[in-house]
Amino acid sequence: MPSLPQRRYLAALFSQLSLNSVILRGSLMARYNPKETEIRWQDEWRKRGTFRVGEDPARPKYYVLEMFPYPSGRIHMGHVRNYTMGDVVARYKKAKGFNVLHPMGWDAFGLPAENAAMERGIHPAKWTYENIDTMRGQLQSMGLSIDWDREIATCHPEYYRHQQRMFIDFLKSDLVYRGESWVNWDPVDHTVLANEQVIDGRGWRSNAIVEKRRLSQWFLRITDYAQDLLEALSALDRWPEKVRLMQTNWIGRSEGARFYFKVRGRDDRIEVFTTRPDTLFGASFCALSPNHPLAAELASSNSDLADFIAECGRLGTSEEAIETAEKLGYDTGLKVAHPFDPDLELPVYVANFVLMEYGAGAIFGCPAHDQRDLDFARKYNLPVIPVVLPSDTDPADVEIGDEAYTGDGTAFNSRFLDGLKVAEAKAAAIARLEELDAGVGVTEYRLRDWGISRQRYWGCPIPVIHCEACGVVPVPEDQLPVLLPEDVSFDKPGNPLVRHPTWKHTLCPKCGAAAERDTDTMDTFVDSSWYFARFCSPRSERPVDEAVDYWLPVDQYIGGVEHAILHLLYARFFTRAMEKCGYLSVKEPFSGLFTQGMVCHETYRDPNGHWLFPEEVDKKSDGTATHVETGKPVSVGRSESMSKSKRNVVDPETIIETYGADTARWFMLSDSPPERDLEWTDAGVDGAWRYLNRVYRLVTDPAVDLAAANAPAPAALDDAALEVRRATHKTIAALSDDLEKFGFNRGVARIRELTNVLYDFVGDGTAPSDATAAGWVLREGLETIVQLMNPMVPHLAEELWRQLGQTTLLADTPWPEADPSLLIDETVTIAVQVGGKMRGTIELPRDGGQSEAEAAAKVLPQVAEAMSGKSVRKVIFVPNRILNFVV
RNA sequence: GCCCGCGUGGCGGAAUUGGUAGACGCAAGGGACUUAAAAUCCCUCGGCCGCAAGGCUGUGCCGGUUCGAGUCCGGCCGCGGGCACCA
Repeated sequence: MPSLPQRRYLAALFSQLSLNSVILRGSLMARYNPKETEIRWQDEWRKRGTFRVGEDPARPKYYVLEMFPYPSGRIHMGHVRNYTMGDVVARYKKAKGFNVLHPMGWDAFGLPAENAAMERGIHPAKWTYENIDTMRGQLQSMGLSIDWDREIATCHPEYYRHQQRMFIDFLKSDLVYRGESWVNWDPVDHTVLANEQVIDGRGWRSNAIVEKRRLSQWFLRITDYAQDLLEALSALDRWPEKVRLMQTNWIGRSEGARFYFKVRGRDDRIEVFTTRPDTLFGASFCALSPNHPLAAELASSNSDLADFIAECGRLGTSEEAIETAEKLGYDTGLKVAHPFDPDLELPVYVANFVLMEYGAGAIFGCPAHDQRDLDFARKYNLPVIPVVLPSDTDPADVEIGDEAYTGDGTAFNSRFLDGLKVAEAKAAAIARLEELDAGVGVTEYRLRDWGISRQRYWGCPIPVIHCEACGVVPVPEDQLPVLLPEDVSFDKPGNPLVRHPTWKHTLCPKCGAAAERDTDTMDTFVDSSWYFARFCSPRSERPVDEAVDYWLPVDQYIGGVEHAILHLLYARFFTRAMEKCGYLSVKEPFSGLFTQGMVCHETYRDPNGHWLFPEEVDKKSDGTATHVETGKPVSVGRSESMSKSKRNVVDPETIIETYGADTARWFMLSDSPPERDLEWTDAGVDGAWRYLNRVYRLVTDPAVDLAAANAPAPAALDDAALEVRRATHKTIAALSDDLEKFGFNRGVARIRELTNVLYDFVGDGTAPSDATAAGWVLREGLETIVQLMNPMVPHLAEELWRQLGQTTLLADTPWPEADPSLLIDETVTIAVQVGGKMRGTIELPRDGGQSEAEAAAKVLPQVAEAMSGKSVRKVIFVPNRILNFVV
């Protein structure tokens, strides 16, 4: 039994055969053969170097970039969607006269290669490069307008050697530092994860519950740029609002104060951070993070406290734990003095809800105006003192129950702050803290520095040497690159670089003594933080050269919203770091960003609950489904993002084999708006295929003889022909606008509409009154359709352009221009309302007056009837749009 | 919990940003061509009433602004996404 795609393929084959009989019957009608055509045009573009580009100061540049793929083995539908959209933009901009850079490369370092090595004994390099070869071939079969001469792979020494050089520059510019810190340790992958790579307490890749460990790490000072990264967001007006908001929240700026509590009976003080210094007179306790140094000190002589701290650590960071965790504290017995009045004393707790990583690792609690603090105070019977009075409330009526008051108001119970609004009180409290030398106003950020050390093999080696005498020594430039050793084994967990017999042993560049290389490699997010710059001069001896000044920034970046924070924020930071070191003269890498939706498909399960591939399922027209082999019923589940685990995947290669790349591309762009999820359906693909053939037939076998190619326009056109011309030019104008705005689905609909207009024009079997005019406008319409669809279905368009007798390459042909005089109709249809209700329409010359319109409208029977017996109070007239009699 | 976004036919979605709701397509039904099929072409297709002309109703629900609301405002309901003991 053939699978569904196989059957579809056989059906296609069968119709190819039946085309012979059509020819035998004498018809000229041939059938579009995408397989032969697509390869032919791809060869032609390649031979001519159509998409090879260089800097050309005479022309405006346009840099189109889709997020480069990880070479996992095969392309998936998400890639097809992503690269189709990018290709539409690239081809459109090229036709509009831009010098378009549209490159492709591979995000080629990373864990899956090492997993493959462990599971199947293939070397990561071999695995990766083989995958790249496969996927390059698949992408090329899509007919993308890519300059393949610029291809790069981040795992290639010719790429990562530049990254190492920049790392050393960053080190010299104090953009990198070595820090010892608590890290998220992934016990499955045996590696450290950045905070943002920990999702719900689990590793983003392994899904293992993350442990806390203390390690020496390399950090990039992204926090130095927190304010700049935040402020610059507002200028990124061609980014989705959603992404800018997510980055804003991620950076997490908050203004407040850092100040000190003096500890009774000790010399030291406890530093705390607050955003609400105005509520200081409502303080009823001080709380330390379980990881706070003072907590550790106290625990060393207090086993109960040590147990409590251990308990907090065991809680972990998993979502369930946090969700259900009660706010717990341990009273240390210490007391601190209130900064504004030493006579006021607060107890010091260690509390499970205080984070060491944020602020000062300690807080003061004001239960009346913070929900967490209130929960805590109720549990440990601490005082609740309201100090913010909501407006229009009597102080006597203020009562805090189970809900803290976090709104605006006026300070009270707060001595010198009384009567001030919250914002004023904050400023006054900070002023007093500074006056007393007890604290200072500060701005804190949620953003943490970026730890980039990874205990992995398949990544960019960190080019430093650890010498016992000299400490950390950068690898001298003439010794770069630090190459990955090829003879490594993956039979044990852990980093092969550590246990390699010779690789790490070297000599200190400073003192010449025996020393060891850093065995860590860089986070792969570093690789993807500058690849867009490397594409400008991919073979340069330097990381980047002058070409970046021509090409950067990327004018249109396209990718999945899942990279809204990590990749995009890192790349923005890295661009700034490169700018600081003199590599670039821009600070923002991507001036335009588009985030596309995912590709979804229905899910199928057999009676045992096992997931089934779409080709294993036979769908009936009534919506039910059965298993192809067993005939057993199959339950059809909701459409979800395509994933291997749920088996609801369709292989792009099968689709391209069966229907051709153009059909896949056309379907990708139809129906669903690009930012939304797309539902992949067999019927939809069939629809796309049918449409492309419809256009093919209209061009290759028109019912009216076409005018000669490039023939001048006839002196006069009859009404029908003129209407077709108008439709043609309106489509040009509208489609250009659609493409500028990523309205691909609207664009597809418009092209189809114009096709319908042309079919109606020639398809009714009656000979046109003026065959010359008809042949001319039909050619203009067809050429327009072919040109407009070129960015979307370039092979078919190129083929039909040739069949229309054109000798230029469509890929090199300028975008058609709409004639403005044809965009405006001579007559307009005006809606007529009576009392706001539609009663009919009238046809009037464009820009006609109100009196004519009223006269024409009153004649309409429905209008007359609706108005009978009523007096007109007012008439609303919007020229060319609407006429409304208010009765 | 907080912050965003979205609710339009059986389905995916249009609607020049306040001016004829349902473009374009998918699915479905009917018909033509054919020995038959495939392919293709034509017609119907939000709901209710009506033989028809036509009428009423309709963009998640309730209310408001307006001559006029899918579009603006307020309040609900539902779905999706992001963030989360961030002091």
